[in-house]
Amino acid sequence: MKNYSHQQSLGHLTGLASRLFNRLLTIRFKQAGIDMTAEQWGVILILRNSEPMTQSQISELLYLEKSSVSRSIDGLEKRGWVERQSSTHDSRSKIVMLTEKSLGVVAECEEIAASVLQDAQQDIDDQELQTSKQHLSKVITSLRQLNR
Amino acid sequence: MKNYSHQQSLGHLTGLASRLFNRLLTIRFKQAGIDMTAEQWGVILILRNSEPMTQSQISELLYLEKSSVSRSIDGLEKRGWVERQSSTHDSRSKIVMLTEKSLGVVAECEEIAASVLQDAQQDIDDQELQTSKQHLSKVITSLRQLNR
DNA sequence: ACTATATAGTTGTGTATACAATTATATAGT
DNA sequence: ACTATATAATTGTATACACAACTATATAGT
Repeated sequence: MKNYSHQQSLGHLTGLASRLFNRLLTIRFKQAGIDMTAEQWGVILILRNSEPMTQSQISELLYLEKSSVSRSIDGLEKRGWVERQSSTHDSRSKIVMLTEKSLGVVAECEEIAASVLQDAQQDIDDQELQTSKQHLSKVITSLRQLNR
Repeated sequence: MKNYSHQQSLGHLTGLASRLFNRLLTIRFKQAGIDMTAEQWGVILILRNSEPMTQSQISELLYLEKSSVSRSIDGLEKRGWVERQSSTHDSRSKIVMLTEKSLGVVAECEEIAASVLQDAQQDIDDQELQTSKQHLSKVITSLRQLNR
């Protein structure tokens, strides 16, 4: 019987790691009484680190389809984490901005997210981790090219 | 304005890489006239490298919920890639096995999957790639512990 | 100004996934 | 043997994502 080489493939490893990261983060948010998913947190964080922006801009930053962003914002709005506002410059665009409610929890969310990363990366040398992340970035760059 | 540190986090990198891997693989299968998704390929491959097995066993190997496997097998069965057979030893279990149809394409699928990996990893030194994969495995091990 | 094209967002549909509840069957404790 | 518990799979419900089709609005070319 062959070894399950697929289990060692980068495609499989990234997929599994990603699922586990998202699951743990979502669970810890829930434990803290914060009804927010890992993916939603990704949106919140770019808004927090920047200014309110349009859904298209979010699409580009997270490399998501505009339809995916649209539904993601639906969920965030439903939970009261963001608001949509029509742009005055371009009435097609909608500006997404954080609410008071989300501004009140971002700091705590950042701590939780940091704890997940730290727990996950605990056994890896810091310098080597940087290298591995650079490799992943290279892979992402290649795949983005290939996907065009 | 802060740098988008989230964009550099391992959680984000693995998620993006995983999506891109799956998308490219699914596209290449389609281009080859093979109606199979990247995720379905994961199931096919473990069956090909082993023997027919129950859904529970597939669950364990891919670290997926049994319900996810159940629906995944639905899709594979609908496309004619696998068959379910009731186990004679335990009538609760269902044995999943490859069909003639899928046996006829696995070799081609393996080539396609290998091409995706090669294209994605082209810019990375082989030795360093192994190290990075080991790091990802360590992260997965930690996350699996934490998710319990 | 008019028309063609491009862009922003939404909606329909399908796959992938998780979690909870349910059904059916097997096993363990007595 | 009987009951309690564990296990295998399915189904309901929800989020995440992609692709295609669509609507509305903006922009470019003439």
